[in-house]
Amino acid sequence: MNIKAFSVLTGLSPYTLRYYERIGLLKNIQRNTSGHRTYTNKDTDWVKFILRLKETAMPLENILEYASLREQGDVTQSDRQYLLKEHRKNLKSYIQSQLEHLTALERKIEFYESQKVS
Amino acid sequence: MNIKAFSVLTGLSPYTLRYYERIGLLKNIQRNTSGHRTYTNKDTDWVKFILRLKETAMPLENILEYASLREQGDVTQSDRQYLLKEHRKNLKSYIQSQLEHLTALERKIEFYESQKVS
DNA sequence: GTAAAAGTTAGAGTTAACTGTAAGTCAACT
DNA sequence: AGTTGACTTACAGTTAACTCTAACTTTTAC
Repeated sequence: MNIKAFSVLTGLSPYTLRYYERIGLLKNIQRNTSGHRTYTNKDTDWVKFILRLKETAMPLENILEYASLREQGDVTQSDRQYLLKEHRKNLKSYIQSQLEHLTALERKIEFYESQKVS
Repeated sequence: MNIKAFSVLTGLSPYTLRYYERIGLLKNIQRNTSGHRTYTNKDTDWVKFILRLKETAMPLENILEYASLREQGDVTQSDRQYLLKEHRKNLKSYIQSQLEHLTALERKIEFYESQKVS
């Protein structure tokens, strides 16, 4: 699949896809005979995982760290698991704080409600 | 209270506090006779609310919109409530998606677990 | 009363994460 | 076979949100 199709599939612009490759987040992207990138289903899985980490507010720099472990093969599995466990911990407390913010927001909305037709 | 004390209280650097004032997020900050800023408890409440919105991923530009309504006084209360209701809606679905990401993360951690001592 | 610390402004610099441009090559369609 | 559109690279520009610098004034501590 060419870069346009992969862009549509992943929701990342061709610019961003080339950028990710440049910073080392995507590696070993195959090329066809004329030098154009060709993406595979394996690439799709990996990008979807990157996006998951990104959407949970992990900076590209940290994702890059995970990517580099992944590149080193199976011997790094427990390191990767450790990274994900740390991330899980952070994500849990992040969600907790978001829930608290939601409660505070509800209270503020209620306050505005109580001010009506005074 | 001077800018340093207010900085410690809010967790925002003096640079950031001046920046927020410059972009119009903080208005009518009082000055003492020598031109130094003096912050009040009212300012503290407002900054804490700004931080709440910021921590729920609201861009400063949107917070600015809320700030501008707030500045126009009581007649804008229902507009402000509307903004907050919209934000609540977004925040709820945002939390929902974070929970889904957490589940996926758990699954990945489990996968790494299953790969151990093979 | 003087030195160090903290305040002021205007404006420049930084960082992360893209996003766009220019100059050129390749592919698809009539 | 020619034109239109998609691809390539290297590198420059953008955006949000700060963060720092320089030059200067004021406050605080000894």
